[in-house]
Amino acid sequence: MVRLYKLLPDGRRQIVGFALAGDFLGLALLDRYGVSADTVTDAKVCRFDRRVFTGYMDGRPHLLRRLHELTSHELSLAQEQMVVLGRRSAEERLAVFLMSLLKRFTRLGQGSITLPLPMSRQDIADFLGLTIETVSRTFTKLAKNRTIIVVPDGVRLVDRARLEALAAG
Amino acid sequence: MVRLYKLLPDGRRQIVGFALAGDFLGLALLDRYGVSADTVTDAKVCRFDRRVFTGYMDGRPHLLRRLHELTSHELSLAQEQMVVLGRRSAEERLAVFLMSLLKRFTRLGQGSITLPLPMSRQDIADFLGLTIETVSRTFTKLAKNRTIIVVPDGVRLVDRARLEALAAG
DNA sequence: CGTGCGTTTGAGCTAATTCAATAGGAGTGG
DNA sequence: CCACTCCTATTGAATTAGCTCAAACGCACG
Repeated sequence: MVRLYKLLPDGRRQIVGFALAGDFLGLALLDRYGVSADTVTDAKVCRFDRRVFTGYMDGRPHLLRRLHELTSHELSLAQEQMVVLGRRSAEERLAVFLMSLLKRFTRLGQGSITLPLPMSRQDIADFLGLTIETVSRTFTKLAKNRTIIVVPDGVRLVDRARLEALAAG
Repeated sequence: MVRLYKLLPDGRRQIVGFALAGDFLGLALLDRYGVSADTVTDAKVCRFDRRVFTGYMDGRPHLLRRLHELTSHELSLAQEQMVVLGRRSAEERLAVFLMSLLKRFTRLGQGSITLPLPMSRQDIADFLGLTIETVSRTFTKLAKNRTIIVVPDGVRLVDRARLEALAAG
């Protein structure tokens, strides 16, 4: 797993996404793409030289179309995250986060009772626009609810319906 | 000017962007693109049938490349806005908003002493993840600072350096 | 000259933050 | 195997930025 983030000069960090196996990073092909990345877990990364890559795509319009699809999808996710960051409560943010991670893992065939959370609380906080303490308290609250069970490096989604409802807003 | 937004079931709204003259809407070409739009000021809009448009692009890879560029740029803006929504104070949000609008108007050759703000305070609030009252108070604060002067339907950016500094974080 | 709507201002509240202390492992060395 | 350290996470207490509710303002329009 890879975290993608942007930093402000004073050190504030916003994680703009987590990349899982098979995800394409740096979709934009912009001259300067202002997002940093580092690994959360060990990861195999395949790097392309931009010139070579764009050269390769010339004459292969289907590839470019695919790249555009991926970028569009990413844009759509980013806009969804804008709603999360701009308009949702801490509890809702966490619910959205857990459900969307669950869906992504499930798509990768890694669906399981326990949702792995390899990233730190700080990472989650920086993704959701919260502090580490608020993330921790919100986990505790959901656990007291019997909505989730917090386990080492993950959570069990006990009451998925309740999480869905929270995530729906 | 057009506002682009997403709604939650309970009516909370997040404006994901404002489109100005020449901007391309619905870049994604996804089956369902979950963003609504309406006009802030009168606007001429050119609509393309998606089938026709994608058909037209086949065999014109430069067009697709251009579309991808635009989408990438939009993604980049969305990620920047995620930083704004996730990590910045009300004052910083407003500064970023004003400076980026200024730059866009300037690019369109509409640079002027007064920055027009045709959208309502509610629109600004829903774009910046704030309430209308906080937006209003922050305008007042910047005005007392002599950073801006609030005028009908706009602001004069008196101390642009200070705004830049705020926007830089 | 009202009436209506968007904006500003005021006062009090609260969700989330900040600051501080404690707890829980994982890894290390005796 | 235990003691110790380090680091992350949790919990607690106090603070605050921004929100909510409410009132006043100001202007366009009939």
